[in-house]
Amino acid sequence: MSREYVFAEIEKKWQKYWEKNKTFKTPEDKNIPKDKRFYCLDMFPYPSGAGLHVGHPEGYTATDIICRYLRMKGYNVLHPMGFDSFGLPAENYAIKTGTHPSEATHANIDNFRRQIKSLGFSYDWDREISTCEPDYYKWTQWIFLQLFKGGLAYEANIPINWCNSCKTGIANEEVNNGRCDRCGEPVVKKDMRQWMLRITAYADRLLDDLEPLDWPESIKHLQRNWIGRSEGAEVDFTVKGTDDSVKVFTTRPDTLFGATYMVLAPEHPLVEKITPPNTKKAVDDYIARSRMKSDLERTDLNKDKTGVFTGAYAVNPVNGKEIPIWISDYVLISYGTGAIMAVPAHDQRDFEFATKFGIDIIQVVSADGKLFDKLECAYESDGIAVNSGEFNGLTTPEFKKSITEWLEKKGIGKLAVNYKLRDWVFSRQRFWGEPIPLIHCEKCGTVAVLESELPLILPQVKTYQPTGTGESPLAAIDDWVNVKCPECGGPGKRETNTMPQWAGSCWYYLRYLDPANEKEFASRDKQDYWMPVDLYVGGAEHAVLHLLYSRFWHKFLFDQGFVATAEPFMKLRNQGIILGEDGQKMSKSRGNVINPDDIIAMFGADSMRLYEMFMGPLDVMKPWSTNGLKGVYKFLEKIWRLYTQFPLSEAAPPDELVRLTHKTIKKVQHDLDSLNNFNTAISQMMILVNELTKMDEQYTGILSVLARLIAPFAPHFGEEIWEIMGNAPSISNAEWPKYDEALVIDDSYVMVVQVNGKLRESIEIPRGTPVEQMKETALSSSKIIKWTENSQIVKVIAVQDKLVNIVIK
RNA sequence: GCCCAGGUGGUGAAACUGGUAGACACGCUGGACUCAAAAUCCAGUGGUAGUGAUAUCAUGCGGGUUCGAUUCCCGCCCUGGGCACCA
Repeated sequence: MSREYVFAEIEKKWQKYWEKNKTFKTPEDKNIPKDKRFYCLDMFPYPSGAGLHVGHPEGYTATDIICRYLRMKGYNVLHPMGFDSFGLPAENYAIKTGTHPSEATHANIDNFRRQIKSLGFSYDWDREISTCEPDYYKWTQWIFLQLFKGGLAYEANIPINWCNSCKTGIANEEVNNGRCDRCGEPVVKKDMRQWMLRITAYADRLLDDLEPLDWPESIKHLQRNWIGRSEGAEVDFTVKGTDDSVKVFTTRPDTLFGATYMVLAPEHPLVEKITPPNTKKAVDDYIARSRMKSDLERTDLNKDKTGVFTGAYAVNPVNGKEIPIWISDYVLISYGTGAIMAVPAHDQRDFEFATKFGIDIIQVVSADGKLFDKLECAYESDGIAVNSGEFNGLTTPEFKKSITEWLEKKGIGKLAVNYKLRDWVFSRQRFWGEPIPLIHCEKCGTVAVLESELPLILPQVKTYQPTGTGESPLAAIDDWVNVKCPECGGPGKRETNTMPQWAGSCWYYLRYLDPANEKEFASRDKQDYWMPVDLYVGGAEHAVLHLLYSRFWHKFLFDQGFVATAEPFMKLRNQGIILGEDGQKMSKSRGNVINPDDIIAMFGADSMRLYEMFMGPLDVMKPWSTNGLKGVYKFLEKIWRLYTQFPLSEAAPPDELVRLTHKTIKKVQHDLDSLNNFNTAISQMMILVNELTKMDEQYTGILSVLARLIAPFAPHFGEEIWEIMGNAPSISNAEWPKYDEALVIDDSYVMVVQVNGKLRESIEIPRGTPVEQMKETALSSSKIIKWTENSQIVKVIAVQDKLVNIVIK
C-alpha cells in the first residue's frame, strides 16, 4: 500500500513494456478518418559525440505530450524519429583519429537513441531513418537527379563563399556576418566549379505560399527578408560612342533625372570592354585590390567608399546627359545586374560616394516642391518630382508608374523584380556526404548516373583529409572516379563533390512515411494517408536554412507530381533555448552544461520532462534551475502519495472538488491546444493536487481523471498509478477525460468594489446578479460607505460578474 | 543603421476580449515531528510606514486615452535575435 516512488524501476518497467508490446507502432488504419490523423514531427538531431543536450528533450517532450494527448482523444498519431547523420564533425573526427566517419556516427547514433529512449518518448521506432545509410541516400541522390533532369541543378564557375578552416565552399545561408556559420572563421571568395540548385526559380512561390502557413510570424518574416523581393525597373544606358549598353536595376526609376554617374561592380564583364587604355592600369589595380578583400572587408559598413573612374561615359536615356561610369565594390556583382545608376541626392550610399569624389548631386524629389539649399544627406523618402522635365509635379508612385511605361514604350527599360535570394551552392569539397550521382564525359558532357545504379555508394578512402584545392578526397580514388559514360560507353569521370548536410534533411519527413520502400522514396498511398505534416517543432535557428531548403525541394517534388501538397509543414512551433543555471548560453567552456543522463539518474525522466515543461512557455528562452527541478519531483511524489497512502472512496466527492477537477481538465486541455503553455497546465494540476492533499480520503473518480491528465507529461508515472488503481495498461489507450462546462463556472464569485479605480472591498455574490443590484450591494457596504460618505458620487460603473467602480469627487 | 521579439518580486513565471497585479513553483524565515538531521506537514514572504486593522508606492523610463492600463496610443532607454552597402 504505502510503496515508495522508485522512478528508476518504474521507468525501466514501462519502457520495456512499450517496446515489447509495440504500444506506439503506427499502422495506416484506413478506418480512421483523415481529420483524425495527425503527423507530428520533431526536427531530427545531428548525432554529435557530445550526446543529447537538455535543449533536445524540450521540443521532443512538447511534441510527445501533444501526441499522447491526441492519441487519448482518438487520433491516429504519427510520431517518428531519426538522425541527420552526414556532416562535418564526424569527418573532422575521422581526420584526427583515422576512424571511419560511419563508425563514429553509428556509435553516436546508438548513444542518442539510448538517451532519447530513456526519456520515454512515444516514437514509432520501426520508422527510424538515418540520412547516411545507403538505402536512405539512394533517394536523396534520386531527388537530386530529378532536379538535374529538370534543369534546376546546374554547374557554374563563380566566386563562392569558401571557408578556409572547413576547407569547403558553403552556401550564402551558411555565412553569418562574413563568417562561417559552423566555425566562425572569415569567409573568402573563391572562384570554383560548383553545383548549384536553382532555388531562385521558386522565389515567388516560396514567398507567396508562406502567407497561409501557421508558423511563428517571426520565422515567416525572416524568410521573407531572406528572399528579399523588390520591385523596380530595369533601364538600359548606352555607353557613349559604342553599341554597348549597361543594364541597371533600380527601385527608384522616378529618380532617373538625378542620375549623375553610374557604377559597375569590379567583376562586371563590361568593365574591360569599355575601359580606354589611359585608365586601364588604375582600373585593373582597383579590380585586383577588391578581389583580395574578404567578404568581411567588403561589407564593413563603416569603411570609406572606394572606386575609380573607368574613363567611359554613359548616356542618361531620359535627358541625353553624359555621365561618368565608375567601378566600385559597393556595387555587388551578385545582385541585380551588377551595375547601378547612382542618384546621390536620393540614396545615401551614392551621396557618400559623390561627395567623396566630387560628383554632381542633383535633387529630383522634394517633400514640399521646393529645392534644397544644401544637402547634408540623401533625401530617400517619397515626394514630388522636381528637375525632371515633363514629369515635374508627379508624386513618387505616379512617377514610377509613368516613367516605367515611358521606358517600356521606348524599348529601353521595363518593370523588373529582383531577389536577395541567390541560387544554392550545393557542392561540398568534403568526404562525409552523399556523392553527387553524375558523370563527366568528354563527348556527352555531364550525364546522370542511371537510376537503376543508385545508390551511388560512398567509397572507402585512405585519407579523409580535404585537399583544400576544391577537390574532395574522393578525387584521389582512381578506380572509383574513372567510369564508363552511361550514354556513349566512352571514358568518363565521376563528380567528386558531395552534397551539403542540408540535403538529407530536405525530405526526411517523407521517408518516415515509408522507410523500407525500395521502389519509391515513399508510396503515394502512405503520403496521402499522412501528409502534410500537421505540427513541426524545432529550434528557430533553422529559419532560413533547413526550412527554406526543404520547402524548395517539396515544391519541386510537387511540380513533378511526386507529392500532393505545395507545402510540407502546416504548423510550425519553435522551442526556446535553455540557458545554463547562470543565465548564460550552455557551453563546455563555461562549464554550465547540463547532461540529461545525470538528471534522469537523479530525478528520473518524468521529472525531467515535467520540469522542462514547467520552466515557462515553450517558445521562450529560459534558464535551467536544478532547484526548480526538485520542485516538480516533489510534485510527483505528492501525487504518488495520493495513490498509495490514502484510503480510497467510491463515494461522490464534495462539490467543490468536482468543480476544481472539471476546471483542471478544461485548463489542461486548453493549454495543450495552445501548443505552448504547458507550464500553466502543470500549475493547474498542482492546484488540484494541493486541494486533494488536504482531504482525509481520495476519490476513485478524481484520481482516475488526474492519472489521465498527468500521463502525457509523465508517462511512466502515469502508467504506474493507472496500474495501481487496478486498470489494465496502457494508459495511453485510455480516453482523455471530458469536462462539464456547467461545472467549470462557479455559482458565486467575488465582486470587486473599487473607489476611483482602487480596490476597497470585495463581496461574494451569486453569478448573474443584475448590474443594478451589484451597484446597490456595493454602495450599501459599510466599508464603501466610509470611503464615500464625505464625497460626491459622480458615477457608478458596473461590469456584470466582475466589479463595481465608484467615481467620487 | 534597419527589421523582429521581449523588459512584471530575491528567482522561473501568471493575469481570459482593458477590470482584484504577482496564480503555480523555487528560494528564504519561523514553527511542528525528531536525540539530531533528511523527508514531510503548517504559517509567513513585492517595497515602505505601523504593534495592528490599514495606508501608500509598485509591471524598464516619460507622457497620453479611460471610471479603470502589465494590457491600447506616442516618445525614449535596455536586453536578446535576425539582416547588414541588396540599388
